[in-house]
Amino acid sequence: MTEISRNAAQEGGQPGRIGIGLELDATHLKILEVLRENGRISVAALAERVGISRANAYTRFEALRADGAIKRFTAEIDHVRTGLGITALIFVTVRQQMWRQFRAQLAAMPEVEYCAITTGQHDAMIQVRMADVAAVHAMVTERLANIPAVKATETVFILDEVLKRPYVLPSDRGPGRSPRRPADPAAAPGGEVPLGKMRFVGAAEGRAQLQQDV
Amino acid sequence: MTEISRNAAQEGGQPGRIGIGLELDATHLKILEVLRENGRISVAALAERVGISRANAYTRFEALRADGAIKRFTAEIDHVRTGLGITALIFVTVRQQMWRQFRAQLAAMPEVEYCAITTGQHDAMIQVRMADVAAVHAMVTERLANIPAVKATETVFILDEVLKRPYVLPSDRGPGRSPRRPADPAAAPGGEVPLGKMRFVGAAEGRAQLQQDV
DNA sequence: GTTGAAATTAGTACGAA
DNA sequence: TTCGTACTAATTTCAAC
Repeated sequence: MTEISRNAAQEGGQPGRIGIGLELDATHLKILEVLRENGRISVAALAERVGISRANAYTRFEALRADGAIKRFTAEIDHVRTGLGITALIFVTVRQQMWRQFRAQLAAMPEVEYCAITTGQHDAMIQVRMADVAAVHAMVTERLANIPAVKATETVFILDEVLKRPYVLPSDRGPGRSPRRPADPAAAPGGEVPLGKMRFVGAAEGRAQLQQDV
Repeated sequence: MTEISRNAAQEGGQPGRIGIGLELDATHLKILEVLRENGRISVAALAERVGISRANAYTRFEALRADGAIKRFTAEIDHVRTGLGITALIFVTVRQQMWRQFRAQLAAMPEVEYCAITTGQHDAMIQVRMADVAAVHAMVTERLANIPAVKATETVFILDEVLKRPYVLPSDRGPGRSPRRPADPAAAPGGEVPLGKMRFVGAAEGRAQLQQDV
């Protein structure tokens, strides 16, 4: 199993869940489009905006939820108002064989909003929201650096969040484009993935650990 | 105005909006905590979970919305289900004096889920969701590279999203800690921001442009 | 998959503490 | 401010088509 295919499989939810539960049609995508802008809309109003009956809307809404296509509903807040107006990205190099510990420590850090394992120069990217710059510094030097699994960190501040969409959909690129296909079929002639043309940054030492540890 | 203070001011919403509209108390934060997990909860159920009356819950709920502390409600979806299971980060170096154009072009890219201006080696970070690796390649080489404002890019793939919280709150770190204060007051003795101790990556050439262009 | 009517629940307005 | 209650409007459910 390659790293990327593994990612695709486990992002779905429970381990072992491989099959595609629900085949999403254009109506499902339209529902997701509306829900993206207004997650609290009533199902009745949703039905009207999508152009289907209420009963149909209830059925599909429930199906999307039950299938896991919709994970949950949430709010979007203004972090300045809540006093956490400073956002930082922390790129982390993780020590070999310590991925499990690294993940466990992350769960105990409520100030972390997002963490992703990445290819490239670093192993993971963490996004944190803090009250001020000093708090970011304290977090990196006192909490992150004390984790044995963390070998090195590199901190970058976010000056402005230009764009923040709740999620993107295949239908965003225009109607009629089928999912699970590249935007431009000519980009990968013969079905070959043009990884060689992609510009990767140099891999960190011990990259192969991913296949055994993650 | 420094870069960071500028960020804090404009993240709030409309330009010129500086003052703190609503002073959030513990009850407001508790409401945001519940809404983070279940954005579709009824105000009646919200009132019960927070421990206040329905009328009070309606008042506070509406205040949070009107004030802008709650920007909007949305859903969280499974990108694999929608056929966009590949996530990539693209670090962009932007040409001087072309920030405005760069921002304009971004708005016309629906596949971009997130874009932030950052300090450090690069100028911006873009997160995209795609059907496959080839589509990411096509997007970077055919669409991003064609923007004159884009001087260089560096692409990194996300292998796994370990953590994804809708948002973090000051109350997450435990009750009794007041907002707008560093986690550890001893971290910045005398109120001095310890920027000198923070490990920054080398700044890209033309960094000063930010103050005039952004 | 759709429509319509019943039951339930949500949202509003008001006076009192 | 916050609470409790009564009133109005809307939503969800369930039935038949």
